[in-house]
Order: sequence, then structure tokens, then C-alpha cells
Amino acid sequence: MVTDKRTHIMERAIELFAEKGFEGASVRDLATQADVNIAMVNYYFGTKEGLFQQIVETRMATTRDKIEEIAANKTLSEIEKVDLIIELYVEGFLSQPGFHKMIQQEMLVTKREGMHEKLINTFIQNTNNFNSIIEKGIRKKVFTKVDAPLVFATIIGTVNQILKSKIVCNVFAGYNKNYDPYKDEQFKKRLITHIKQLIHSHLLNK
Amino acid sequence: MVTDKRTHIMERAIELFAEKGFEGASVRDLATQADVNIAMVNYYFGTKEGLFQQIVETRMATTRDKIEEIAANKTLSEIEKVDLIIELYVEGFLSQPGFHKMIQQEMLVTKREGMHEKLINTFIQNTNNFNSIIEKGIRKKVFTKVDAPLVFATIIGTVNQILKSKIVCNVFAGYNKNYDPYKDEQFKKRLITHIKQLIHSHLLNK
Amino acid sequence: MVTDKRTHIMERAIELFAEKGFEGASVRDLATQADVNIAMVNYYFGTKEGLFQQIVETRMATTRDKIEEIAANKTLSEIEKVDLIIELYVEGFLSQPGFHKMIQQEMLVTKREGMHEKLINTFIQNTNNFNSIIEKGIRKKVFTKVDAPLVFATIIGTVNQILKSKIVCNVFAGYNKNYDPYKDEQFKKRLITHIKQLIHSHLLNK
Amino acid sequence: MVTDKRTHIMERAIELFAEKGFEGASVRDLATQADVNIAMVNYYFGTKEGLFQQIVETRMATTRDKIEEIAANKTLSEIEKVDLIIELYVEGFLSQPGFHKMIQQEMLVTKREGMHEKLINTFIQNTNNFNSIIEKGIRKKVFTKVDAPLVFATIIGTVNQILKSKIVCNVFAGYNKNYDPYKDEQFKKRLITHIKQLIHSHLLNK
DNA sequence: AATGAATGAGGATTCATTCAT
DNA sequence: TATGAATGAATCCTCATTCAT
Repeated sequence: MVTDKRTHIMERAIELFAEKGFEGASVRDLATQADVNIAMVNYYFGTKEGLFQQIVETRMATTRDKIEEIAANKTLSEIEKVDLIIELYVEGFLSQPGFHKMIQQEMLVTKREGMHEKLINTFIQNTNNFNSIIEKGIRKKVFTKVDAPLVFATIIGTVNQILKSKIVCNVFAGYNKNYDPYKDEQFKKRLITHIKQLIHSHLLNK
Repeated sequence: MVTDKRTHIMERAIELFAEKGFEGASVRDLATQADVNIAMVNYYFGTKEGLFQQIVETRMATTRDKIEEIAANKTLSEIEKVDLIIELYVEGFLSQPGFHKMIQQEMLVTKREGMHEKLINTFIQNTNNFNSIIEKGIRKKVFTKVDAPLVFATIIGTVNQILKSKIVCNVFAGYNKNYDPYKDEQFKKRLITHIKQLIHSHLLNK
Repeated sequence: MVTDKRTHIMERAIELFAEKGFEGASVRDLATQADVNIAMVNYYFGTKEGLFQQIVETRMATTRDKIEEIAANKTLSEIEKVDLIIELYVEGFLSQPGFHKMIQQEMLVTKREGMHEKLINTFIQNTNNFNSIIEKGIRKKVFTKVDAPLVFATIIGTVNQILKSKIVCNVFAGYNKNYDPYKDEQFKKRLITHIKQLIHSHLLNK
Repeated sequence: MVTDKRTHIMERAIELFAEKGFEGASVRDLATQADVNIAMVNYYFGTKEGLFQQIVETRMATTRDKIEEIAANKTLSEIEKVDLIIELYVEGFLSQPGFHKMIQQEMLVTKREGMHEKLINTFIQNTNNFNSIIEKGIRKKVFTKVDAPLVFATIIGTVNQILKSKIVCNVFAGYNKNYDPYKDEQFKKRLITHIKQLIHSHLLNK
């Protein structure tokens, strides 16, 4: 029951942080949205920042571990690994758009140092894992000599760009204003296809 | 003299908004940073939001107009236009990192509707201009059949991803923690090269 | 206990609003006078205007209901009803001078539309109830043909005029400057007598 | 030209003070309404309070002098004097409703001592002049023994009550909501008739 | 004589947090 | 464990006023 309430608060908080930003979302808002007492946030998470950190720590670990797993896998070729990572990011981001918008906002801001650093470190780990895959491919001569970290920036950046605004996204996709493209399987496939083709022609270019 | 003070406030505000976000940057902060009286912000811009909008309107117009100019130019080939746009974004974003971080933050947030909408509209214009270039190239058969709006998302998204964090960027680039990669000509060239190669091999893929 | 604090704030606020006017009384003042934290006013009443409205709604209802009761009473003659209303106003106003000064001020000002309207509506109800008594008396030929609403204006206006200033009132009454005439039983009787004689000779004039 | 501008500011200020109260009307408002520079109010009148005092001093003298003149007149009977004073007040108040609303507000407020005292003194003078007329009438046995200062309070109070709200006034008078009763000659006559009849039957009651 | 720019004090309100229960 | 009341600090903004020109 306790865990339920904690989790419930965290889930509602993600949506609110995504929508209004960390500063823009007040603890009162959070409590109202989660239908709990105002004091609950401080009671469970100490501070508003504590709530944010809890969310980040709980969720970011998943993606990081999956990437590590892919990188370490010995039965997959390099291009297969890259493809898996692309799928991982597109699927992960589109299925949790609120969380990833929240993360993006926090990465843009240097105010809250503690939180910022934690994000950065996780991100650097992911980058390094990705780089090592690419560089191995280059050494094996299955990949062209590319700028590995910038390739990673392209993948993440493209998905993040899509996440920025449903409205812009719908303009791309030709849907109407109030449609939710993130829940559309067709759109997900389209995005994966785009990134894969882009990265393939870049990596496998002769 | 009047213009000077206004401009001065706007310039300092860009840095602060970039650093702390719109809500995170207080009017007190803004005034202190710009070394003016607290009441000056309201005196010149009415409200804090008014200041933000003034900044956005003044600066976003430039990029939008340049893209429109490139799109309308009749002496350039399609691939030349794409290249110019890539250069425009990399140079524009790296030379005004604060402003573009600020814009990114605001695009992620749906709280302040008026501001959000203005940003979105300008962004849609840019997307449409880019799309028309790509589609013309496709009709002329100089470009492969690609997903034009997603190509645009890739370009913008990659540069934005770089802007997210100097620290991450330095990890990519192999520089030390406190270096400013945005002011480094080498890094700029490297970024332009990456994006051009990526997009070229995608668009011109046989 | 909660009710106590709320009520306490309202009571002190009445005095302060009466003394300085709605705009003239700052929330800081109110909090200091009531010996509570500045945030308490907003905590209990939402806004300063909310506090005012709460006061008005709580107190005005009493007088309005009493007048309605008098008007509806079937055992009283018309002149008895008029006399009761005169006593009601004199006693009500002299026993809560602060509140009625506050109401007078607000009726003079058209700035805060919502509050103004509420006051006006209650006042119109009272006027109508009074009118119906007078008109019945006229139909029954116990009253001269008089201008009923203006008679009501005279009654209220006379008491309000007395309330305007203790000092002026003391000049009338022959008391010294710092005396409180509103608490003086003699003065109350004198005022009731004056109004009754005035209205009687007007209504019962042959 | 200077006098014109001063007068112009004062006229607009009366309307604004009447509408919003002294505190409710900002110097910015005043300047905008009068279509002059913000600094002009302070330039001409020193302070906002100075402007108010100038208005009061300029206008209140007129009524006071007229009453003094009536009181001193040796060719008029007492009842004629009373009638003239009634007419004077009704006409004066209805022709300058803004100014008299402003005065009423200020009399209700004890905040600004200097201004308050000046008003009170003038008012006491008027009361004394009126009293002396009534008392002479009583001595001459043309008037019943009445409570002279309260009779004066009734006259002033009735007219002030009418001034409180156009809306209420229109409810009395049977006009529609947006009509201006103060400019209606019929209504003025009706008000004068009411007060005269009221006071006559009171003073001349046998 | 007249003004636009500038200011510091103070306005109402909201904030995240704490505490007694 | 859970909460409603309470708080002091901070929020944005407006105020009347001043001053250099």
C-alpha cells in the first residue's frame, strides 16, 4: 500500500514535471494531481528535489542496464547491436514520453547540480557503451570511419526532437492537432525506419 | 542609450534563462545579473514573460528569415541548400548556445501557452521550408525517397543534443571538463562534417 | 480553534477596513493586527478580496433576514414595522460601526465589480421589502402618499451620516472629542427618537 | 495654459477618485486619464495627497460660503433658508456626484489625518450654520423643538445615500440600469420634493 | 516648464517545508 | 502512518516619487 502510494505519486509527478518543468510544477499541484495530502511528498521523498531524484534513479537504470547488456552480448554483430539500441531508444522514449521530456529539461538546466551530475554520468556511460560498439565495427572494417559520439548524439537527438512537441510531431506525420502520435504503432515504425536507414547508410557507406 | 539597457537586459536574461530555466530564473536574479534595478524588467518588458517573448521574437526571426531566403534562392541546387541549412543551424546554435537552450526548454514545456504557440509556429514554418527543398530534390530524382520531416528532426535534434550539456560534449570531443567546445572552431567543423556526411549518404544513397 | 482564528482575522479586518479602506489596509497590516502570519489571510480566504467577501456574506445576511422577517410578520401594523426597521438599523449600525463604515466605502466604489454587485443586490432586496410595507400602508390609507424608496434612503442615509465620523458626531451630541458616541445609550435613543419623529410626521401627516 | 492643465488634471482626478477611491486610483491612472505625463501630478501638486487636498480646498469652499451667505441673509425667513439649503445640497451633489462621492469616501477613512481634519472642520462649520438657523426658528416658535444637528444629518445623509450608487438609485426611480439619474431633472425635483416635505412636516408639525 | 527614465519600498500572493497531533 | 494547519522566505509586480535633461 505504501509502495503503491509512492509509485502513484511518482507516476503523476512525471507527467506534471514533463508538462510544467521542475520549477513550474508546485508541490501543491503534485499533491492535487496525485490526490494525496500536501505533506505526503515531503513525507515520502524528503524534498521536491528528492522526489525528482527518486524518479530519475528508478527509471534511468533500466535503459542503462539494457544498453550495457546489448554492448556485452557476444552473439550479436555490431550492426545488430546498433539496430537494437535504436529500437530501444525509440520504444523507450515513445512509451514514456513524459519521463524523457522531464530528463531533457533537466539536462538543459545547470541549476540543480546534484541531479544534473547524476544524469550526466548515466548519459556518459551510455555514450561510452555505444562508442565501443561503433569503434569495434570500425576496427573490424564493417563500419566506415565515423564520428562515433556524434552518431550517438544523432540517434538520441532525433528521438528527443520528436518528443519535444506533439503538435510539431503531428505536423510531420500529417495527423490532426489532438492526436497522440506517441501511441501510434505506424509512427513508431516510421521513426525506427528513418533512423535505421540514416545510420545504416552512414555506417555502411562504401 | 535606452536600447542599450533593454538589449543589455535581454542578453543577460538569455544566459540566465538558459542556465536556470524560465521559472528557475527570478526577476531578482535577472536584475542582479544585468546590474539594473529590479523594477526595470517590468518597466521595459511589462512582465517576466514579456521579456522572454521579446527575446524570442527578436532572435527567432533571424533564423526563420535566413531559411526562407535559402529555400527561395533559385541559383542553388537542392543539396547546396541542405548544406547551407546545416551550416546555418550549427553556426547559429553554437554561437548562441544560451538562446537555443532557452528555446529548447520552452518547447518542452506546455505551461505558458502563448509563448509555446509562437515557438511552435515558427518551427513549423522552418520545417515546411525544409520539406519543400527535400521534396523538390526527390521529384528531380537527385535525392533518394526519404522521410523529409524526420530528416529535419535529425539535423535540429543532433545540434540540440550537442547543446544540452557542455560536459557531455567535452566527453565526446575528448576535451577537459571546463573547456568551452561551443567556441572551438575545430569542433564546429567536426559537427558540420558529421551532419553533412550523415545526411549526404542518406539523401544521395544509390 | 480553526473557526476561532478565521473569525478572529475577520473581526480585526473589519476594524482595519473601516479605518483605512479596502485598498488602504494591506494584508501585512491585517496579519499584524490579527497577530497571525502574513500567509494566513491567503490560506484561509484565498485573497484579500475573498476575506472581504466572507465578512460581507457572513454579516449582511443577518440584517437582510431580519428585515424580511419583519416585512413578513402578520401581527404587526405598518407603522410598527417601520419603527422596528428604524430600531434595527440604528442598533445594528451603532453596534457594528466598523462593519457598516466598511460597507459604505465599498458601495461608493465601483472598482471591485463582484463585491459591489453583491452589496447592491442585498441592498435592493432590503429596499424592496421596505417599499412593500410603505405601499401597503398607503393603500390602507394609514400612510400619506410618500416616496417610499426615498423614505428608506432617508433612514439609512441618516444613520450612515452619523457613522461617518465620530468627531462630527460628538460635535452634534455636545460630547468631547475622544468620546465614543456609538457606545452611548443616550445617544442611541436620541437618534432613534429623531428618526421616528421625522418619519412619523412624514408618513402620518394629515 | 498651466492653469488649464492643472484644472484638467483635477477634474479627471475627481472622477477617478470617485470611481476607485483614493488608494485605488494610481498616479499612473490619473496621468493616463488626464492624458498628461506621469511626472505632472507630482510636478503640479507635490504628492498624490496634495492633489486631493487641492481638489477639496478648491471645491468645498463654494458650498461653505453659500451656506454662510444663506444663514447671514436677513431678508429670508427660517423655513425659506432651510429650503434653500436643501436645494443647494441636492443641486450641488447631483451636479458634481464624483466630487461628493470622493468626499464621502474620505470622511469614512481616518487614515490621512491632515485631509480628514480639513473636511471635518468645514463640515462642522456647515452644521453650526444650519443649527443656528433651526434654533432661531425654534426660539421664534415657527419650528417645533427638533434635534437640529440630526436634522442636518438627515438632509446630507439622504442626498449622500442617493449618490452611493447609480444602480440602486435607478431601482428607486424605476429607470433602466445604465441610465444616469443624476442628470435627470425630474429625479432632481422628486428628491427635492421628498426632502422638503419630510423636513417641513417635521419642523412645522403642530 | 516639462518629461521619460529610473528607483526603492511595498503591494498581494505562492512557495516548499515543518510540526503538532 | 498520515495529515491539516501553519509559516517565513521568496515570488512577480506596482507604487508614488525623483532626477537629469
